[in-house]
Formats: sequence, structure tokens, C-alpha cells
Amino acid sequence: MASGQRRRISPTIYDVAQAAGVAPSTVSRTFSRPGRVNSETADRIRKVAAELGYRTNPMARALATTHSSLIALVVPDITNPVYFEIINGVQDEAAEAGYTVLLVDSRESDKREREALERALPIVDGIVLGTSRMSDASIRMIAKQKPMVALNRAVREIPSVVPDNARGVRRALEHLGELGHDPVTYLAGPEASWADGMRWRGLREASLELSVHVRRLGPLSPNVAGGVAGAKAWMLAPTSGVIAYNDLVAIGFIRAVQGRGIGVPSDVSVVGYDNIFAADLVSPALTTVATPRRALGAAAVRNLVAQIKGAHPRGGPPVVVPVKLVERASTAEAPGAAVRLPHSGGHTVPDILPAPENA
Amino acid sequence: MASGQRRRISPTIYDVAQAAGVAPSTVSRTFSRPGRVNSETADRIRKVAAELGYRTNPMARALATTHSSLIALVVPDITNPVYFEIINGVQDEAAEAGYTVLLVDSRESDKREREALERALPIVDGIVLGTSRMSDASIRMIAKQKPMVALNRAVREIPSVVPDNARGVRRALEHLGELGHDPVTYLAGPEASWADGMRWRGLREASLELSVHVRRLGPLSPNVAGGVAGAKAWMLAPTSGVIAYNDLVAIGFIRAVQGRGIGVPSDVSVVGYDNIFAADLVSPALTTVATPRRALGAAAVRNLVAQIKGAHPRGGPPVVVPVKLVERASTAEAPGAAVRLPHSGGHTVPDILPAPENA
DNA sequence: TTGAAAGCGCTAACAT
DNA sequence: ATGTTAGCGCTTTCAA
Repeated sequence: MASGQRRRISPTIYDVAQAAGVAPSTVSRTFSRPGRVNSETADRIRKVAAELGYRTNPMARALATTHSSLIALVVPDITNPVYFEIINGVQDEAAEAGYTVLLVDSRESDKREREALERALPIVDGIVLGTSRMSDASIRMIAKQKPMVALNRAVREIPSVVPDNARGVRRALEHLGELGHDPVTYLAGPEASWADGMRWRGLREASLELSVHVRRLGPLSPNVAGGVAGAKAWMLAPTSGVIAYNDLVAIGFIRAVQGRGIGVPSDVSVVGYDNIFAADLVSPALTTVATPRRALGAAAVRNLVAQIKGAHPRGGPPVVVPVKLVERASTAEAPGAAVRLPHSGGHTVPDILPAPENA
Repeated sequence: MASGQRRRISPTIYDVAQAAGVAPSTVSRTFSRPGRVNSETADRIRKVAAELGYRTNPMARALATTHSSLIALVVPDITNPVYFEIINGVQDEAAEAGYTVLLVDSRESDKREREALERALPIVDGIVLGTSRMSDASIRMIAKQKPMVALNRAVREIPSVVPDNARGVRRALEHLGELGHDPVTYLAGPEASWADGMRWRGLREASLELSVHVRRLGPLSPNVAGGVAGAKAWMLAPTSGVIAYNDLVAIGFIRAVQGRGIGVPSDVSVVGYDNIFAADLVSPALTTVATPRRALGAAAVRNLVAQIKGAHPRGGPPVVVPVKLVERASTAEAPGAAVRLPHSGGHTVPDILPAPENA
């Protein structure tokens, strides 16, 4: 008693079957495999169903078929703008294929990622694993239980789709080279980062080809604080060209050097990576490598759905999607061989790398 | 033949029951209502279950209980930084209560929102509806089918949790007033926005109390472009103090006026709303009203879970969570009665409000 | 405290 | 093309 509104109890295929004068299985077929039933009866059934307000019960269907039409998308940090477009790409492609996506945010925590995956695993048909914090071994473990594709990271034996990191940094270096910057500093990402490894490697190769010298500085944490730390270290041996591991690092770097009276791009040109939302908001607007994140997500889903539908997971080389350089205001002609530092000379700088990031 | 790895078939309560020498129902109780079974037998069952790698099947449980332990969180735009913390708050609180959250991004589209909700409805136990694009009537319709709580918007008859908009704008105006700004321009949000209505109302009340004049300018779309349009209009009758509907609008406004050679905060002080990620990244860093988004999300989930557990949805006044002003660099002492405009006088400005936003 | 048995709503052989 | 009939794996009376 004292009941609030009562939630209506839904009709089942049995109710519809009775009302339409057919067998329950015919009703089931009408909704699960149209075509397997006479179009006239089907129409009648659909009509009756509509009148009764029948809706197929996904749980019952899932139990019977062992398919939930749910896929999980795991990202390390929903807060990171990099994932916006990936999420959209995944959602769209999934919807198109008739899947609903369960978005899991692991918050950069190994523990959380495991727990969330644990929760999700039994109810999803497959997993898109974005930039995982877990070990390759753990990942393969999970891939044994459900179809999976790795995103932004190539995992051996697991279908993977990654952006063309090598080409991205190459374009960045090319751009800086054309503007006369040499040498160029690479503000490196986290040590454990697969992407950082790829980028640094790509940079070294490009360095040879383009005859532009490249120095590595890091590791840095992949955020604004990391950029600030990088700036401190860079002051020890400044270069007029800088390529950052990602846009956040680039932004942190720029703010830090600007704070020291160094102009961007008048004194240093810096290029970011990812082309996040904020890249166009900061001053100066950031020149950066745009990764096709939406395409990345879509490609991952296509592959995953294929697996779910029975395709053999192909453990071959990862699918590589193209990137492009977006030129904005943070890069310009090199001022000369070396950047002019206002305080250079008598200025004291920290002598340990990377500098602590609590500045 | 060509077979990929085969996914292991999972043991059921029957397997565990047999191995442990008990009835299936006892195994079920062990996991679904511990305490209803002798602790020794329970231990034994758990041990056997662990050995067999038994995991309870959520679909089967859902079918039997009609509870999925899933809740949906609907947001209009995952891309909007405002939702980061809300999402985190919801996820955390949900996890704590034993629920997994199905994140639905409606992309500002009524159609999408409906479709996604349609998909989600049958599989979730309840819904947290953030800043819906739908009409109150549609919302109530859905609330009839599943427990629901509205977020960031008060819907009559539906439990709602909202930030203290009135107090937020009051603090903003107070701050500007103390710095000597009067009158102050309010860069209004979308016409249909519930939050905008609340803020404007709060502003008028505060205006009376604080004796600071306030003008409304808008409606503007709630993004950077809207801020740019607002700046154009503001040029017609500039004020030294500006309060924006949200941070994005504030950022757009600032960039636009800076482009005209107007200094922030030297010529105009502007305060944003929301305290999004980027607010601390732009130059000057934005003074803004911080809404406790994580708390907002958590409160919504607590309410929702209570409803799911059988509490009567309370249609009373919305739960209001407190906000606070974060002072940064975009506000300062007023330069005088009116702002000095470099081009004021002979400068031509558009004469229709709001200005087209494709500038 | 435990067991036996009847569903939950749907799908999928197998028959007709 | 449609009907019959078992389940899918779990929960939940009802008995014992």
C-alpha cells in the first residue's frame, strides 16, 4: 500500500501469441528473424504486438542466445579529451551494427580497470580496449574469454588498431625542419607508454631521413604538469624547435616558458600531438598532429563485430590509420641557430631530469 | 581445422552443486543471499566454485529477478567537459552500490536521446537523466517505466538534483561588485535552457540585493562561438563586468575582445560558469563558478538507488547542491565607470542580436 | 538449513 | 510456414 505509481508489467510473446492466435515461436521469429515467417502473419503479429505494447526482453534473449548485443569500450580516463572522438566513433559504429556500448572508465588505475572489466565481461559480447594500463599477458588472458580489439596499442596476437605514430612525428619534424629548426627537442611521454615508444622511434628514423637532429627529453607525465617539468629541463639546453608527446604536455611547456619571458613561436616553435579540443583554445593556438580518433574507434568496432560474428581474430600486423598535421600559431620560422634566452648565462636551473612536477 | 582459440564454456550452479554435493538452490543462495545458508556449507561451496572458476551469470540472474544492476546515465554531449566529473561521480557511487553504469551520449539530439534511451530502458534498473533535450512530458513518460532522477534540471514530479544556480551567479555578481563593476552584462545561454533561466533569475534578485545593475545579452549558443557572438553584441554597449552563461562562452568572449585589442581583465573583467578543465588553461585563467559536479552525480545515484530499492519517488523540491566561486586572473578592479574601447566612437558594429555565430 | 521443482521470456531444434 | 517442446542459468516458493 501507499504505493507510488506502479510500473506496468510488460506483455510477453505468449500474450502476443494468444492475442494473434499463433504459437509463441512464431511471434519470436517475427522479431528475431523476420523473413522466416509469412509476411501476412508477420504483419498481423506486429500489429497485435504494437497494440499490446510488446517489447522484446533483451535479458531473456541474451540468456537464450548468449549474446547481449552489448560491447564494452574501456578507456583509461574519460577526462582525457583524446577519447572524445574515439568514444563517438565507437558509439556510432556500434549503433549501426546493432550494438549498445558499455563505456568503462578505468581512471588510469590498474585495479579499477580490472574490476570494471570483471563486471563488464560477463554481460558483453566483446571488448574494445583503449590504451590499457594492463600488461600484455593480462590482456591476452581476457581476450581468451571474449572477442577483443586493442586500440592505440598493438598487442601481439590481438587484433589492434593504431594511429600512424611514425608518420605523425615525421610530419611534425618535417614541418619544423622546413621552418629552419635544427636541432629539435622531443618532450617524451611516460616510459611505459607504447605510443611514446612508437613516436620516439619514428622521430629517430625521420631525423635521419630529413637530416634534422633530434634530442629526447623525459620521461614526462602526459599532462600539463609534465610539460612544465619538461620546460624546466629544456632551459638547460634550449632548442628553437620542440615536439611534445601530446597536446597537454605542449600546453604545459608553453605556459612555463612564456612565464620565463620566452616567446612562442618567436623564440620557440612547439608542436603538440593529438589535436585535442583545448589545442585551439590556448594562446598561441597549437600546431599539432591530428589523429583520426573517430575513424580509429569505428575501425575497432568493425573488427570486433566481425570477430563476434565468428571471424577468426587476426593477430597479424595492426591496422594503421593515417594522421595529419594541423598548422596553427605555435610554430614559425626559426629565429636562428639557438634560441635567445632572456636569463641565459647566470640563471640557475635544476640539474636533474625529469624535474619534479609539483612546480 | 583453422579454428581460432575456443572460448571456454562456463560452469553453472549445477556443476558447482554436483561437485559440492548439494542442491543447485543452495549454491544459488550462497551467492545471492549469503546468511541464508550454513556458513560451513557456504565455505565449501565457495571453495568448489572457485576451483571450477564459477562466475554467476548476470543475464540469467537478471531474467529471474528482473533486475540487471545496470543504470543508465544520459548526457547530451560527452564532449562537454562539464560532464566529466558528473560521470565520475555517478560511476563511483554506482559501483559502491553494486551497479554498473551504461553511459549514453545523446549528442544534443532529441532523436538520438530517444533511440538510445529506447535501447537502454529495457536493460537498466533506473536512469540518471542529465540535462535532457526532451520535453518535461516525454521525461515523465519514461519515468513511468523506470525509476529516474533528473540532473541539472528540475522536472516536476521527478526527483531532481541541481546545483545552486542562484547562489552561483550571486557570488559572481558579488565578486564583480566588490571590484567596482557596475553595470554588469550577463551573456545568456540558450533560450530553452533551464539552467539559464535559473541563473538569470538569480542574477536579477542578486542585482537588487547588491545594488549592482545587470543587463542581459542573448540568447547565445552555449559554446565558444556563442561567446564570440556575444562579444560582438557587447561592443555596442560595453560594460566593465561580464558574467557568462558558461566557461565556453566566456572563453569565446575573451578571445573575441582580445582580438579587438581590449584587455582582460584590464578593460573587462569576465567570470565564467562551471569551472571546466580548460578554464585553467586559457589566458588569462578564468575566474568562474565551480559547480560540484561529482557530488551532483553521486547524489543523483543515491536517490536513484533508493528508488530502485523501493523508495517512493519524491517529487518535492529538487535537491540543491552548493557551488563556489573560483577566483583566477580574468577579473580585476574596474578601470572606471565605463570601459575604454580602443575603437569606440567611429567603429561600426552589427546591430542585430544575437549576431550570427559563424564569425 | 537444505532440497525439489516451477518458472523468468526467449530461442532453436525438430515435427508437422 | 508454423507449432511443439526443450532448454538458457538463475531465483524462489514450498516442503521436508
